[in-house]
Amino acid sequence: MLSTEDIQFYLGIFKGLSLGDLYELFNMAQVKRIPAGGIYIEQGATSKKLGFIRKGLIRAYRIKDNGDDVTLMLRWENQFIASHDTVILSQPSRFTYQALEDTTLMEMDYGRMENILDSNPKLSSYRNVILLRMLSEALERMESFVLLTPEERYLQLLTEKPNIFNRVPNKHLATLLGITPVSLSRIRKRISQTPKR
Amino acid sequence: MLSTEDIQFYLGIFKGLSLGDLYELFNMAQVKRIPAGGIYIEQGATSKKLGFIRKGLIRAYRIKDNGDDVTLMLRWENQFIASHDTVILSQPSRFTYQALEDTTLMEMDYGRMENILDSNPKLSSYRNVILLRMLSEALERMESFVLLTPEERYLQLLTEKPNIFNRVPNKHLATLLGITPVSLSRIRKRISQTPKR
DNA sequence: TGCAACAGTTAACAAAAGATAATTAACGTT
DNA sequence: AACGTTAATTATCTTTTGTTAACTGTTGCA
Repeated sequence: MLSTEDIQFYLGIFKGLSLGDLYELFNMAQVKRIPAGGIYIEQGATSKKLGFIRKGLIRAYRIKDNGDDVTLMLRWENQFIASHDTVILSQPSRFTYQALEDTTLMEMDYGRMENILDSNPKLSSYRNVILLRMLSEALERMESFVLLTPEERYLQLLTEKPNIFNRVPNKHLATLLGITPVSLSRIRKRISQTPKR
Repeated sequence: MLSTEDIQFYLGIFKGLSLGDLYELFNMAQVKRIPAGGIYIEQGATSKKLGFIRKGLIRAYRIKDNGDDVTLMLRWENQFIASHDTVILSQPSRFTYQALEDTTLMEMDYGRMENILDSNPKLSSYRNVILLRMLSEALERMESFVLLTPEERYLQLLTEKPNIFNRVPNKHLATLLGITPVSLSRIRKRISQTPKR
């Protein structure tokens, strides 16, 4: 399931965990493959799944009343993914989680996981690190909506995560930025026309 | 420092904590008073303060390049407040934290606090609850920017936190919603003109 | 090869928001 | 009671975005 290179790699990712901790973590996980376009978590689902993406890319989206879908979040390699509705709020997921590429992930049951976390101080302090990182990301994204214009948000995304532009259609990036695909297209044109002074 | 009614009250707020836990928490705290308009944390500050607001209201803001200030967050009674730059990212605070009312808070040093948390499982699991709640709030706010129009965000704030409209000037609420005060004024007019059918 | 499906761009118009400035209103202070 | 300060509203104009629909380009598949 895990090659020796994998193990080296993940010891680097999960800083501070021992080999035993790592096994404990991955032992309660099952490998799951989702083809491009496939669904990982359905809207309305209630099971508390926690996934760790080994390869691929997943987007969370929601269909608005007027029919168009809005992307809320993107997750890719070596990131955890879960419906925060089910895991944090214990309510049916308001969003659908869809793979945009062929995706391989390690899936765990969050309920079972919590017990294991509570009995292993290193794992539970690692959970804290992850939580803080997620909180920090969410706050930063929040700030970008308050402090930046759509155009500035686009430029920020372009410089901070240039790689995702090769992996995700612009229309999804547009709604992620809080604007329509048409508007993103105009922003791109505007920028390309402005000589770089 | 804490009256018996206070103790009853806080045992309710900090669910799951014993009287001893509560004392341990409040014992490392100092009471701090900030007059309306006063500053709690300066922009650029690096000390890892964690405050628990007993009375009053604090806003985090930032002055943009063009000179106007933007409110990022509001916190009031029985909420924790901290600069996430200093506490999570160990970097100078990009924001200023200002009391909008005469405010009383319990101030703790986060570094010292972490040690105590680590040695008390109930406190540390309580920290987790708080972190999850904060993460959930941040995600929900993020979602509101992606899924709702400014007008819908205003109405959401109005129904979910009606009380803050009596405590915070509209201009701060406007920037909190990601719009200008002028625009908020227009939204309010638009709504008042629409018959409530 | 041809065609269906879909992403991206462009166009045209309506609606909303930003910027700036003037006006009104509320409040506290002298 | 008059004044100064500040928040909120209103007006005017510019810019941007939303909406809808047409058009272009690419890709994969029959």
